[in-house]
Amino acid sequence: MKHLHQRIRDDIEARIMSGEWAPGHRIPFEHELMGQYGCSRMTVNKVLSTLAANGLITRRRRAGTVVAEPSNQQAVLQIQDFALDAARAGVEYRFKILSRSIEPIDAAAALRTGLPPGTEMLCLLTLHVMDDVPQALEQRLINLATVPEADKETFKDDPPGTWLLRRVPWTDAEHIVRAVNADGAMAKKLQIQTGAACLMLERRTWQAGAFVTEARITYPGDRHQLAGRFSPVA
Amino acid sequence: MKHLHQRIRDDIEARIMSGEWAPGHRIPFEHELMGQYGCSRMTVNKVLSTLAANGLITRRRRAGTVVAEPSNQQAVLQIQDFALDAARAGVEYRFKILSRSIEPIDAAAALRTGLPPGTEMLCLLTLHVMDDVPQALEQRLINLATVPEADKETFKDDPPGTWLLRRVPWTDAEHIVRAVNADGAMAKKLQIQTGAACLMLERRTWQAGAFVTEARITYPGDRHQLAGRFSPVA
DNA sequence: TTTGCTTTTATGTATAGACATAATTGCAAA
DNA sequence: TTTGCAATTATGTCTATACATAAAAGCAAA
Repeated sequence: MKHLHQRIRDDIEARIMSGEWAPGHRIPFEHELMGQYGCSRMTVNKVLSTLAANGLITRRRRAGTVVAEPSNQQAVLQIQDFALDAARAGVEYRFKILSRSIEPIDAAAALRTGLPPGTEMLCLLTLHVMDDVPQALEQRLINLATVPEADKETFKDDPPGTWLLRRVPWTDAEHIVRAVNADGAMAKKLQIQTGAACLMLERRTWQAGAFVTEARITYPGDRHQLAGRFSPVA
Repeated sequence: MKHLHQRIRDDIEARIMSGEWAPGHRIPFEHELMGQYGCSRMTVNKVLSTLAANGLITRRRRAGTVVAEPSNQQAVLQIQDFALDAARAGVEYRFKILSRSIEPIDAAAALRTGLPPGTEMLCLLTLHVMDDVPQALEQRLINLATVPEADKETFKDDPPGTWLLRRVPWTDAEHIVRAVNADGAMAKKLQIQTGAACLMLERRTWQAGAFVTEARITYPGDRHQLAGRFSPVA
């Protein structure tokens, strides 16, 4: 015997997901559901509030509750952690910092990050290698104003991404995924043909409005893909 | 003056996001928070339950509540709807069904979808065009067992994706994003160079375990990208 | 017809208490 | 030392009630 909360939730979800209650359909008032399930309004209210938070239904005072219109489609993709993936697959992983410098950002980067031009950033170029095969090239900028301790870090044990994730929390992230043809320099480092299609993932993070880091990770298209499973109902 | 619920939530979120309460940190007991904020346990409980549902904290009976470990990184990307986007941008959009047939699926597709080989599917090849420039090529399979009414649909007004989204709800989706070099046939249809990098989005949806549709949408890499913003705290 | 007020109503937030349940802790017996 | 039971405790679920609030609906005056 499940909990009542879950039963009510399952019932309503099933009706929405099956299409029995189409978008725009009026959901019974809290008082009606209260009667139907023989429970208090608080119980019904918590269920409906949860469904509303998940975007399945729309609630408005006095107007009532209706099934939400299907939202803009979205894809949820897992971003792999090389070290973790390699450990699971039982292959050897290593990374190599190809270059490191502190530079003021140019106009384009300033626009992307929202920082004033000239702000000093730690710039790193990292190559990720698994079983001696290059897997990805990572260009990273770290805002030294937000993460001053990055200046002294050698990134000997962990690559910049992992190091940052463990050390600096973030509140907002922006992702862009592109397909690009590898240029000569890139192709050489990744040991692929010039012009080969590559997946380029751009990720920027902020912490309470303060810019933290930008990563541009280029994956050879024949070796990598981004994938994810997704259910609208968490 | 905000509501107490929101104030408690903001307080806790701020402490987690700022790093003051690191992953693993013990969060005060409900009774303590009750005292701190001078409210009932239900109020505190609802806040903590919400944060737990959002994955920010982990709760276990008797053991207490702690800040959750940062989860696997994920990117949430918006999938554009051409018709909608075109309308907003004020450009002309049209689509063209290049081919249509009903075919039994091959072994590879059977593996991807989980259906028995030989299942009959409606196969559509659609070209999306904005201001006379091809924007994407869409190869779609629709499971006629799940969506029999697709057989009679002419897809005159809406492209298959939009038609399906409005008509058939789904409960699970799988996404794969790849970078590929355009082959000759594809390049000709999209009016790009053979070998040009393209973003290929593969999307499969199910409804309560029953396979609904598979779409493989190829976007020229120089014309499109997938983007998304994301906050861990909804 | 339009504007402005009042009433009604469905949801929003909150309380104080009750019992259920899972998991840890501590104690006692083998 | 180990095993097994009982007590403790923090969270999980639920009730019954109260008042707040936004928005629709109805009504009346301009």
